[in-house]
Amino acid sequence: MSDEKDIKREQVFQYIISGIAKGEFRAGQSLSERHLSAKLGVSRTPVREAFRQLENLGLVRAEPHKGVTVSYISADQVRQLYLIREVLEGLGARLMAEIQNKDDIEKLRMLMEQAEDAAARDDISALSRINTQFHITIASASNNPYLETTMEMLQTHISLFMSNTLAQSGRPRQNLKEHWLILQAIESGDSALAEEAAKFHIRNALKTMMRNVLTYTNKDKVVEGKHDY
Amino acid sequence: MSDEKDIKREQVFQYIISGIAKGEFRAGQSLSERHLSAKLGVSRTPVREAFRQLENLGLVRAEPHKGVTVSYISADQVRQLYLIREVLEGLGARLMAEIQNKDDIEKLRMLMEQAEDAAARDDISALSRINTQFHITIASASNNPYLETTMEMLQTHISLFMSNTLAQSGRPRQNLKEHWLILQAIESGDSALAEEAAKFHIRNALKTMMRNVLTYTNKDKVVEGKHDY
DNA sequence: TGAGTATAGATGGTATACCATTATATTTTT
DNA sequence: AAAAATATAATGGTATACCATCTATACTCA
Repeated sequence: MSDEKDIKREQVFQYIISGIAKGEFRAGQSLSERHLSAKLGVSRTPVREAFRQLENLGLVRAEPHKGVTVSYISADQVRQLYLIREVLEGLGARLMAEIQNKDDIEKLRMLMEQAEDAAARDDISALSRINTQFHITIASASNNPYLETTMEMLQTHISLFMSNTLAQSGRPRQNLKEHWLILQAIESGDSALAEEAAKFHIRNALKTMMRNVLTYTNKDKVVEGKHDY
Repeated sequence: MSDEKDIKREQVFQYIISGIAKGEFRAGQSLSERHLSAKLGVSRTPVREAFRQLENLGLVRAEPHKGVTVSYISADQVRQLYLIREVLEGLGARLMAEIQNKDDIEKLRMLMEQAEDAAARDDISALSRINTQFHITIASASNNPYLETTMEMLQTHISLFMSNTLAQSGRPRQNLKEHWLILQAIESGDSALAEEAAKFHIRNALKTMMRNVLTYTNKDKVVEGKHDY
């Protein structure tokens, strides 16, 4: 088992990703190779390689001789991401309905039961985790690695910069309901309905997101000063 | 004007990309950092950074302490890429029909006229170029950078490993016809029709591709030996 | 005083050197 | 002769050193 986790480039990559997720690295902030490498106790080489990966994912912007800065995501960009997510989630659900893999369907159903449990306990954090798993399961069950990768990338963009949509009352219930509809359509083998249910779900998620996004869109508050690392 | 073209990492990246496109670097072949850096007269650092970019695009696979090998794409993978392309091209056409930007629509029309010209001259190479432009224009006109980027990536995967579908008689005519249908729908502002026309077009392109793909799918012939660079 | 300029420090880009791991060739052993 | 063990070479991973460019500060001069 050749675990790639002892590759430093990967460690640095994960560190920065989670730093962005936790809000330690804010949009617009620039990251210094030297300071990061010093802080993490590695050389600049793996840091630079991690930067290239982040750059390709669009999470940071790199200017020659100026370094990288954490990308800023606007409300409109979130909207655009969701437009893509809508058709891709639709495709995923459609494919899963066509494939009819019992194990995958079973997993979805299991997740839904866990979600109902969590909802009964008002365990928002668990709900959020299960929600993520639900979508990952569909992507994976589509048997299309490119779809999986692409959706992962979209999700990274969305989730790294936004607090989760589910983290507000009212939405969790509706969210569950929509998930059940998707699952039902998939189980029945109605691929067209599954696709539409998934698209409907994402459209609604976007609406909720947009209702919140203004709260978090504080472009003005972003400190443009260099190197807070 | 800070052109990024004097950054060596980018030069190396382009060199490898075009090498793969030209068939000089074949699927399964492994690439040596040292030999590439020697051949290009640069150090290993920019080569490694280029590798990371290629890795993120999925064009090469990297194994710790084993280096990178050019990814192999199978007929089935092409099919999966086209499934995604279908919904994304549909989304692009739909958005363009909604936006109704005169300049972009005009550009599409201009391209179609050029295409008719090229078709009359049986200029396959020009047709291929115009065809690419047609799709790029739609992606760009969608006003969704993520869509543009994602479709670019898919196209890279497809075009780098396959000879162009248009390069066979019969298809160019049908291709033109389908493009006209898309343009018509966009001009009329019928976004649903535009989406369907685009999806229909990609489905047909896939069919043609699949008819050819077996000819080029020679997994067995791939030399697995190391470092042909 | 303020605009322009020179200069010093910091930063990113690149090259080179060193180490760990892997692959290959050689030797040894049965 | 075949298989195992060992030595050697090649390769990728990382660290360090050097150079080019940028930024900011201080200084000059109108």
